[in-house]
Amino acid sequence: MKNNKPRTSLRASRQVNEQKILQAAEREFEAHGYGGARMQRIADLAGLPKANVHYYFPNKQDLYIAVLSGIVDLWNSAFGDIHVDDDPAAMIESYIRAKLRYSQQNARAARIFTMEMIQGAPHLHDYLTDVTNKWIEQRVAVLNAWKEQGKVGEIDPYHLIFMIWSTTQYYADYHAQIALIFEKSVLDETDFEQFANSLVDIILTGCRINKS
Amino acid sequence: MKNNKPRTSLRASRQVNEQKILQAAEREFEAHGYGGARMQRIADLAGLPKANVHYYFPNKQDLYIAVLSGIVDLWNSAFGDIHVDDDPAAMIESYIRAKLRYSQQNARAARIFTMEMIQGAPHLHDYLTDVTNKWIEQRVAVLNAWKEQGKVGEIDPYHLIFMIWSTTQYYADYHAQIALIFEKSVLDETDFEQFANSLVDIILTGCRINKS
DNA sequence: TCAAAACTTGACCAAATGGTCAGATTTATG
DNA sequence: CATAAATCTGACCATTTGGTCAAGTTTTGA
Repeated sequence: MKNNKPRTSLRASRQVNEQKILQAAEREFEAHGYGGARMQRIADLAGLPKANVHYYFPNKQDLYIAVLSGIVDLWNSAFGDIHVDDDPAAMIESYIRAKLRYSQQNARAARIFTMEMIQGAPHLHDYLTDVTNKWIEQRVAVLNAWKEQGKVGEIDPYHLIFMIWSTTQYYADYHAQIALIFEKSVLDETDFEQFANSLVDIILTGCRINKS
Repeated sequence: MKNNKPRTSLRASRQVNEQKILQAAEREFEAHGYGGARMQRIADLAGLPKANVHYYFPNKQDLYIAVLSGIVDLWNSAFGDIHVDDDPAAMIESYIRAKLRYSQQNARAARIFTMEMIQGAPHLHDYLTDVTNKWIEQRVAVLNAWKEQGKVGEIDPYHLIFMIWSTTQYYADYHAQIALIFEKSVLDETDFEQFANSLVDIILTGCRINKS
């Protein structure tokens, strides 16, 4: 077929192929879920023989976990911390926008993550307890501090966070429905800009934030 | 159980078995998605031989569509209309509460619906265009009328609806994560009461509704 | 009472699926 | 250049899967 490539080092080839496979797998898992994904289709999508896929990822579960890990790592590194002395309005707004941008740019990953959660996170149950809990406790502490300082209204920090997660996630998960409603085949940057504006507006107002 | 059945009519038996199968299928599709669902497991869950399942539902796709139809029908019949002369605050509040209650009581259905949407609604694409669009246009019209009458603030009706859908759906889809965060194995009525209160508070405030 | 219709089910089956493997080829390295 | 290590791949396989079927049993309705 195409391999006129005398210059590829073994290591480079490994990295390229693993990447091809992971991308193909992401598409396949997104479209069919773990159980419905087919190794043969992943191989075809990646443009490699199935046996070659198994050379890099011994079995389906290993491949799926590799995809999930990538998603979770990306997620964990994507959003910065917040601190008590930050400006609430600015921080909440920037978090909403960052999270929504993430939902747009990593929509596939976001969707796979939701499917995994729906099924009770069978493949990352213990991993989540640790990371998510620490993440959320830190934000809740800051939000509570803001509340005590009268910088934000009497809102429940957990539910505020859930609200941000759910709304931003929604634009990735329900993209088919939303595109249908807006009579578009794809949602672009501009659409997401609109969504972000609406979300920021309603949520900031809803939190009764005293702008400093 | 109830069927000490020398007296079961054929029709009654049909209804009972179809129901058993549909319930089992709902669990199976929820836990494994369409592609990962196994007819044998559905049969076992329903307590029937697999061949008997195929007697009522000739193939997997028919069974899946039957489950989905049930979900969509339920969804369509679950929430009443709204009218221009209704009280905005009361209507939005009652819709949020109704939708959240639905997410709790029909959590399995809600999750299957999300999975179907994530995958681009391959099994109900045309069905959705019609029903959802009509549903949403009606609400958007009313919300816009309210806006013009100054009863609600300058919010985008579509995004308000998406916000309600996403947040209420979240408590069904991400139940595993939420239960983990709250260190509970199941979320009960009381939890949902709390969620509802928070949602209603933030959203009504966020919409700057002038209470009449 | 009895034949037709509806229902039940164990035994099967063809196709698909995840995964293996041995041998070939390519790349690295002393 | 030679040998080892890494990569590639067609052919293959055991198992699983959705689905069928023919032979039964039960219910219906006249």
